[in-house]
Amino acid sequence: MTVDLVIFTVRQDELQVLLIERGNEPYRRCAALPGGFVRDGETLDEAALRELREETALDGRKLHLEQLHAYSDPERDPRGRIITVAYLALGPDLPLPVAGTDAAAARWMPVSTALGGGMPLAFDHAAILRDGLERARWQLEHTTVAAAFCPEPFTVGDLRRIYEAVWGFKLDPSNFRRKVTRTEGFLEPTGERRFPEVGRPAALYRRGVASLLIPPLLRSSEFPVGR
Amino acid sequence: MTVDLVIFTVRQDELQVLLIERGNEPYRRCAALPGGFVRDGETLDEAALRELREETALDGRKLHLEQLHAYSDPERDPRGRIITVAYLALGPDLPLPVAGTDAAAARWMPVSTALGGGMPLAFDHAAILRDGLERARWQLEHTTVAAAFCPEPFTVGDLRRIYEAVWGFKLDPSNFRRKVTRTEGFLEPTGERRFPEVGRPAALYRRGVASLLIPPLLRSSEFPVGR
DNA sequence: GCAAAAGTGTTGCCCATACACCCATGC
DNA sequence: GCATGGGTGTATGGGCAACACTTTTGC
Repeated sequence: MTVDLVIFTVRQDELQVLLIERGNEPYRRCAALPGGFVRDGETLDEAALRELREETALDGRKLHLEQLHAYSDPERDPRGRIITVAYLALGPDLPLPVAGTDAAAARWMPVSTALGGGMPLAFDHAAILRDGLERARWQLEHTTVAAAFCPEPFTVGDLRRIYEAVWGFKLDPSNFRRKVTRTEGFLEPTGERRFPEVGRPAALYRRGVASLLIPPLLRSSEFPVGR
Repeated sequence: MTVDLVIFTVRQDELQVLLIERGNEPYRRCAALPGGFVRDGETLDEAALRELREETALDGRKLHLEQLHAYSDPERDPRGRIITVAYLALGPDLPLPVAGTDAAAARWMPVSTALGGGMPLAFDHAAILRDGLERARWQLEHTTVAAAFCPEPFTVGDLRRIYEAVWGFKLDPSNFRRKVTRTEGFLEPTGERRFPEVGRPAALYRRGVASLLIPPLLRSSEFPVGR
């Protein structure tokens, strides 16, 4: 019984996933999701938090963490029958992680690259990553977790760039602002402003108390990035 | 490692769940969700299908079956560390199930009764049932699984009564009809009609090929059952 | 005819989109 | 002034709730 982690962040306006290079067989030197065995007396949630800390030196209490799915194909691990429960973690642009015990190296990689096929992932981790991506996109529609990607305080523009990176297309800035500010409890104004290198300063916000978006922020009207 | 099944059906315009009376310790004579241990070489999906067949004599191929969540509290089972993966199954009003090996008896029970607290469920099955109910309600909004509750062929009124039973409130018949008939691929007309004991005959449909509802059939406008 | 359920038409409202436009800043 | 992103106003259109209305049956 193991847990595996799909850890997403947005860096340079791009959705990235944390991958390790495996130090042990099987799939030695192959890219993989961080993860490890569940210990006695641990819940799966606790195991996921521990792996997050051990393998990546990230503080799980500052991240959004949720269970994704259990993967159980008897052939999924050549060592034998290992069932894994995948977790989805979302966090702001984080310091470069340190390599853990089992990992020769850990690094951020654009999701598009990781799924591009140029460098296959160990085990069934490509399928897990795809499921995690779909779940993250869905979560942005229906919950306020997008704010978990933003270091506080943040601007409406910061939040919009999160949506654009995860969904993969541009949004109308004015309509986006209306939607997120209309939703009670999504954004909590700080009263401060941020002065960018160029352009008008933007109001700064913290995460509000709401966790569900009602109504949802639909991604139906997809217009391509280069509109 | 076990699987547990939340099996829903709609009988007498009411959402019901299949419960067994446990024949063995722990929680002997207590109501519980059907389930059992995963065998070597089995995926979790296969184990869920097998338990469905063994404990309830239902044919899983005719049901909607999906993974719900993994429950891992070390204290959840007094026998020791047992992690369970819960599955959600939805089916039309089914023949009364037969008791299986581990079950002294199996019976349908209204979900409201099972969660009412008058008769506590074994282990953490009440929490699993609540999660299953919430998932089923969500699925009706966003997918066409409601049709899985209807024996074919069925009428728009049959389908509406499914929604009313699962969501717990009445829907406007005319607007409901417009929504489900507008959604391409939800209903496939058979050309036949059903003549009820009273009232105008209704057109009969089969399940269409669509599985996602776009746009979703929102349950936002909840007006109480006794409007 | 009457009751009951199926099915259609219509109206008004809300809200999202699209886009024009103004604002505040650095250079 | 100009470029740049932040932020506001607004017209248009589509969808949905509400409900009046018609249709088709059994009795």
